[in-house]
Amino acid sequence: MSDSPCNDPSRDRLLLAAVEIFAERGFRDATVREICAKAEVNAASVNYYFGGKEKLYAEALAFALCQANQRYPLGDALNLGLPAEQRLIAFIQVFLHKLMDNTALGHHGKLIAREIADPTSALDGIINTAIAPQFAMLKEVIPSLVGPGWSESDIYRCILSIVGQCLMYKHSRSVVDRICPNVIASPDEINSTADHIAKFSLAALNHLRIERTQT
Amino acid sequence: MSDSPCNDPSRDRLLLAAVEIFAERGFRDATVREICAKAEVNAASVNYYFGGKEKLYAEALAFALCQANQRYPLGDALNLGLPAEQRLIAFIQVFLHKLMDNTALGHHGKLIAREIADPTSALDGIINTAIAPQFAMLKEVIPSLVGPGWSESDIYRCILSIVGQCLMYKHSRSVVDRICPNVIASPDEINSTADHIAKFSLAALNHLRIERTQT
DNA sequence: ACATGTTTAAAACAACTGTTTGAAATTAAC
DNA sequence: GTTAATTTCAAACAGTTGTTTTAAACATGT
Repeated sequence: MSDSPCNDPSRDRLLLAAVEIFAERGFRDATVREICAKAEVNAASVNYYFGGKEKLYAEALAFALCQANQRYPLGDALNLGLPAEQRLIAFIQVFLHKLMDNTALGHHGKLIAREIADPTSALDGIINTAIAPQFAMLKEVIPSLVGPGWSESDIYRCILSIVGQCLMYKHSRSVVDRICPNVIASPDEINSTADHIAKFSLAALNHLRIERTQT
Repeated sequence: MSDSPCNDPSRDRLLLAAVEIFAERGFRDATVREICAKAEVNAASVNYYFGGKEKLYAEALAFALCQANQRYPLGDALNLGLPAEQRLIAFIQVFLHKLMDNTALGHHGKLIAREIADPTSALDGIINTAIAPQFAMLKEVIPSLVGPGWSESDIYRCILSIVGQCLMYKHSRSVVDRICPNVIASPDEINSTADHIAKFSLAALNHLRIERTQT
């Protein structure tokens, strides 16, 4: 249902407006009146179509997530036939570009960032659907790059080091925009940033492998 | 004024309660009534002592920041007499431990994370006071590690890669707690995480230097 | 055309929220 | 002890908010 708009123009407009306003303002600050004004429907529509503000939020979140994953599929990162290094590079490219998407779709990232920062009951679903698969993929890939003999916690630390670099540009966007906006100022710069993260990460992982081999 | 409590018990209790409730709930969701209940003062006190909710927020933020920096001074990271590598390690240690502080002081990090995610007029002040000095310090240190010839943007990307790794454990704490809580489950694990981030980052920077030297 | 179901709308409702008000209580100064 | 200043309080205020209510308007089916 929430993965594609049904033939219901009012409901659709409401859902799209909700994604945007919830992303901008968060759940609490977003008002039903503002969302309805943006969607050009009456305030009663929220209860009519979604049963209330909370359910609207849950559906907006699920919808945004689904749209984002369709536009930015993991693709090569999931291809077992490719070397681990290429899979990691592919992941970083997709992930960062998804985070940096500033079209209407970009609201999804803000919505998820808010959910992560202030979890509602929806977070567990998001983790299962969107985040755990990424971690699982990275958990396949990282041992191939860093070599055997690392604890599970160390593998996770490597994963978090990579993911954390990408999320920096989304979660702390306000800081990046004030201190060094050039690093993500254009598509070329975003590509350079993705390249940098890939290089930085591969270098680190490679070094950890060598270091472990020598001990 | 806001860097140390004045001799005014009601005002102090109010400020401390505000730090906590604003950290937990954010500005909008935190109510004056809840803060005053926690502080055991009357709701009119907010206007009496601080002139209103917004000013209370601004002072709570400034106070929390000041307290955090006093407890976690940059110390060795600022010591020009130490090698760059050691300075970077010191920075990562201090920064991560500050972020992972789960005493009452830990509210500061949540407050700042919220401000970064949803900037108010206070953000610029915070950047000047707390974030820009860190970036300036790292901007001194990184070129010594990565070698000459890198663009300013590349230096910033390195800085963001390091800071982003640390912030992962704070900004995405809800995810870490659900997927791999062990990595920061105890003081020892936090130390291991700080060591990991330092190793990961130094390895990457070292590799970038070698790579640039060979081209 | 009529009956039924769905959608839309405006108004009302009940609760919440930061702020103000006026006065009592407390403290400080002489 | 008296006066003045400060602090605290409960109630009121004005605005906001999600939800409900009721009925009109619209769409569908026969």
